[in-house]
Amino acid sequence: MKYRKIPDEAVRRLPFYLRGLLTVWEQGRKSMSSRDLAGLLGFSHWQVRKDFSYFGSFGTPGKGYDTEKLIRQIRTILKLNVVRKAALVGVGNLGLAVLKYPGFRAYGFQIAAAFDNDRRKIGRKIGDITVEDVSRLRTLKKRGIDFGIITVPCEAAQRTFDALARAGVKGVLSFSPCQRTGLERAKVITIDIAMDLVRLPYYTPANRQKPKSGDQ
Amino acid sequence: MKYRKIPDEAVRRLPFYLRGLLTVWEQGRKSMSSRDLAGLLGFSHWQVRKDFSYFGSFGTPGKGYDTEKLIRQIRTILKLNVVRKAALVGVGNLGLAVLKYPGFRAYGFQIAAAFDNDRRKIGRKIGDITVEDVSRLRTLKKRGIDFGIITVPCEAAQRTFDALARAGVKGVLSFSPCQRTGLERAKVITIDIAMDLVRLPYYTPANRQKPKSGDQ
DNA sequence: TAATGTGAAGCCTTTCACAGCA
DNA sequence: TGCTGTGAAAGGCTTCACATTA
Repeated sequence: MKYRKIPDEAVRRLPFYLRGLLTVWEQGRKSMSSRDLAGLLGFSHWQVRKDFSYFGSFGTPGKGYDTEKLIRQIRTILKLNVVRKAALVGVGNLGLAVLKYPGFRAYGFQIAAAFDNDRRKIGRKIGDITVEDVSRLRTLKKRGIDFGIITVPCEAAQRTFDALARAGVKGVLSFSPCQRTGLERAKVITIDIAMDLVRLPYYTPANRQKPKSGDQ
Repeated sequence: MKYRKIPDEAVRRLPFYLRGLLTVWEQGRKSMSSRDLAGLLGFSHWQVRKDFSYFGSFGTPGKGYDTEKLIRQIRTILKLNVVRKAALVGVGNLGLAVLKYPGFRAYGFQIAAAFDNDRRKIGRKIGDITVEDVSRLRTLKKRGIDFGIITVPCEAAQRTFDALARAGVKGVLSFSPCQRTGLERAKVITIDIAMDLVRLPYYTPANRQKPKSGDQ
């Protein structure tokens, strides 16, 4: 493997490979070819191999990939080999949905704390998490929480973002289109439900381009 | 303007332009240059102009764009010039969050119905929508509902997707990574919260590439 | 003069073809 | 033989420079 700039798109696909591998690994499958993995996820087999090749050589020619080993390797690349902790801010419907989402653990991610500024919500228990006052966000660093999830209404987004920035988080997943950063030290990924919904009609028959089903 | 294949990425940005324009329009601003719009959204001004150029020539050299006219034009491109109706399936926390999300209306989108298979939820009113049994999904077409939103748990995703397909929807926004299509006639956009959260650690200082804040 | 619209260059990503290894 | 890993070709998107227009 030679050094080369790693495409952002390849990084974006790694969690999908991880998901596919975890699924077949749970079914007891010991090894897997790039074809199998591609088929499972709807990618092409050369795409799979190319993506891995950016990070190293993980497979055995003629045989394929060792499921468990590849899982470990992708975990290492994504820095998920130690459990990562995230704090969620905004315990509304969306916040609750994320808190109760069962899927993070398998990836080595743990939502370790939840915050709100509503007196009625503070103290409430969701699973084994107790909702805290947002003022306690400053304790994140010392609790080993490096990531934030923003599920607050629009008005509160910027101030939440600033608070997370001050708390020293390294990355933020935001469901709000209403923050305009201000902090360049953390990676911010924004999910904007409205923006995605709203472009569906464009792909309606008359002028649709390629309705490739497995789009992001 | 000459014909050229329209980049999917350009289409993906159109709703953002629309959002920016709606904001300044509400503030009473009559016109706007590509520089202003770019600054507002964190894009580059040539990107803005290039994106519009795929669809036509909407501006006035030396002056800029007429806010209201451009809003109408983007709406037309995105086929949002008539109100589009969507049905939501799965009235859990996530479903409720989407149902109560106030932002769709401004884009010409309306969530017009909600479905669940839980007896206790059927009949419940959320805003002016009454939750219906999933068996009634078949009525979508005749009610003029062309889009579906899937907010059901993983196990139910594929069957929900199939039901929406049978109901003849043209597009689906899915929050579930667990459906494997089967219908090629509808555009499917999938939002996978876990996949996005899980790649945050990768961008942590040691090997981060470019922590451009305004990433998707 | 000030801003648009666009060909062309440059860069990034995907696809392909195949050498090489187990 | 079967599958990996990768250079090279092809394709797609962004950036740039500038001719053009009000």
